[in-house]
Amino acid sequence: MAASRRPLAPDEPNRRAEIVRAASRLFAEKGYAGTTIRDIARAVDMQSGSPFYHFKTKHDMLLAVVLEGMATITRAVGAAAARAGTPREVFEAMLLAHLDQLLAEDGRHFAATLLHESHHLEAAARAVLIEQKDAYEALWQKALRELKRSGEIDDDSRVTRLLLMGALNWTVQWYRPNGGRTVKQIARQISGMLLKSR
Amino acid sequence: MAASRRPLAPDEPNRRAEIVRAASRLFAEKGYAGTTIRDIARAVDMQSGSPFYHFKTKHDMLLAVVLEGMATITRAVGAAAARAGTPREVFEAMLLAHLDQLLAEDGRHFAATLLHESHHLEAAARAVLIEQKDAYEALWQKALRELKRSGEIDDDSRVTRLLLMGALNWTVQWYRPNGGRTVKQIARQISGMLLKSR
DNA sequence: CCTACCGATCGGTAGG
DNA sequence: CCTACCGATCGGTAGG
Repeated sequence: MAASRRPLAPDEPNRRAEIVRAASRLFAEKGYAGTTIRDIARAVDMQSGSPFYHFKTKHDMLLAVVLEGMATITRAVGAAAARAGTPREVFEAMLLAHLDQLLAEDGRHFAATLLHESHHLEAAARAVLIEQKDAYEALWQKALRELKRSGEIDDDSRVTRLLLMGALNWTVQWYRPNGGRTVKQIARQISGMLLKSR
Repeated sequence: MAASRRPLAPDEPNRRAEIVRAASRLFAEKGYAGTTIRDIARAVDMQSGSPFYHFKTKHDMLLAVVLEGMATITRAVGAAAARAGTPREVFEAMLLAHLDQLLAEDGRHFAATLLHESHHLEAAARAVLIEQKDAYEALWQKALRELKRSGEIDDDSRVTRLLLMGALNWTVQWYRPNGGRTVKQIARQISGMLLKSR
């Protein structure tokens, strides 16, 4: 099914954002190397050379997707981390925010690209990403520290954080909307598994 | 650095196995689509067309890697699941076996390809793999059932199993040998996180 | 942003 | 398993 051929609007803004969005979906579905510029162009109803009017290289498109994914999830989880409440309430809000970004219709292709295609970035771009990732993970390390202080976990080490990230990020592989469980139920189940008291 | 040019041994067996091994490493490092037949040929010191003497298509190479990865981990974890002991002892042996296959020098490229590149398989091949994966996951579901019966976990549902698999499989992303923790320590930490009593 | 194109590279094959 | 090659496709560009 071809995309609907809408009238060309030469000065239409946000064509760049459309490209990034389409690229996120294609990178998530077929991988970075498995996606061609022509795939992306077709998805936004352009000719094959035209995406290069907006991006110098294919790598730059990947970087744009990955940085937008990182920024979005950091904003959402950061807001949850900053809200008032007990360590447990804050933690559960963070779980929900993280899973929402990973699994909801809007952001899931950005997240999947971030999780699975980042290794295709060149060294310089990867360094930028790692900086952002460290800042993001610091939010979680702090939340774990608070949970330990309030006695709801025994171990707030780096390995605990990584195991938690694994349980969370792996949901991308198996979660299907309309699959029985809501995102909220999964968040609750994780906190139930991890935290001691009730 | 070119691979050492050893004398050609035309009737040497196991060239096929060498190809599978090299492919597993390259698929793990650069992805399926990012790896060329020429990369694989070079890695085993062949000419670019020669891998096709052993495999009909590139997809067949991927399938061989993925099935070998699946068979190996199933054998290792199956052996652990069949050993004598309390549910907890059995579970911990399974954790160790799974992590060993994922992280040890031998199998980790097979495992990484299995986890991250399987979606490049065609439908028929994917169906074969899914069958094997279901059998593998049944081992874990049974172990969780036993743990619930002995009162060491509250919830032995499918979601618990998937969250556990996530924590385990995500280690591929961050574990580095000589990185401070041994595989055994990580296995213990997971069981400590998940199980109630001590 | 399109047209028209380039050099490079890709998976795969015929014939030996 | 090598030699020699094919058609298709790729990322990217010049010029408008």
